[in-house]
Amino acid sequence: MDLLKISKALADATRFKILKILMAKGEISCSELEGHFTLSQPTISHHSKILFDCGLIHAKKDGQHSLLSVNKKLLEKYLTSLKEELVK
Amino acid sequence: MDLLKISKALADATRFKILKILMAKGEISCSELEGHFTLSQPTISHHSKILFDCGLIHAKKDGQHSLLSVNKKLLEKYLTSLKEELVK
DNA sequence: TCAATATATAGATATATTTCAATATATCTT
DNA sequence: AAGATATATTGAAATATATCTATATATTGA
Repeated sequence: MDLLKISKALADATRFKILKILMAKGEISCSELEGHFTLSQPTISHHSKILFDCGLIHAKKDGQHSLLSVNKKLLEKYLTSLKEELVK
Repeated sequence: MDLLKISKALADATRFKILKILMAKGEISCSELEGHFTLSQPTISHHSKILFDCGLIHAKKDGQHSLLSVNKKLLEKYLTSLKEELVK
């Protein structure tokens, strides 16, 4: 787990919102995700990729769709590690 | 507390290291802090300012020195809020 | 096979960030 | 008062990031 990479991924309003939406909705397609933003499709794709690259989201191919969801295990691990690194 | 601003402040290797040093040492001057880096004095001053501006560090004037320390209350609050916003 | 839909990638532009050298300001010491 | 030390600010350069349009790729359905 790359703590810094995950921190950078989270330090952006759009990506933070993506995570929150995914946490609330469970598993949704890219197009459904795009519906929550006024940003363009490539921009949402770009941000999703950054979240995927640091491991924070899963992507499951389902036909022409990609179903995105949060990697809750890693998210928990990140929150725990952040606390351990800084506070303990 | 500005969650995004704090997240951005933490999402940098130098600033993360500054926080860790301050957590370990308690209260130290800027010059002592600089000793832990190969970066220039203005660069460390710049990063310290970003941490100060989001509230994560205190700065107490002591003669010609500025004594820096972590705002542990806010750091704890941040870690709690981050978890609440994302996980709950 | 062809058109439509979903997602990804490329390339360009605008903005933000990191860094340093130079300089300013404040305080201490002699 | 003058020199030394500590910190902050300015201005510039290099790099990174966010965003868009245009286009590519993949999949579905008629």
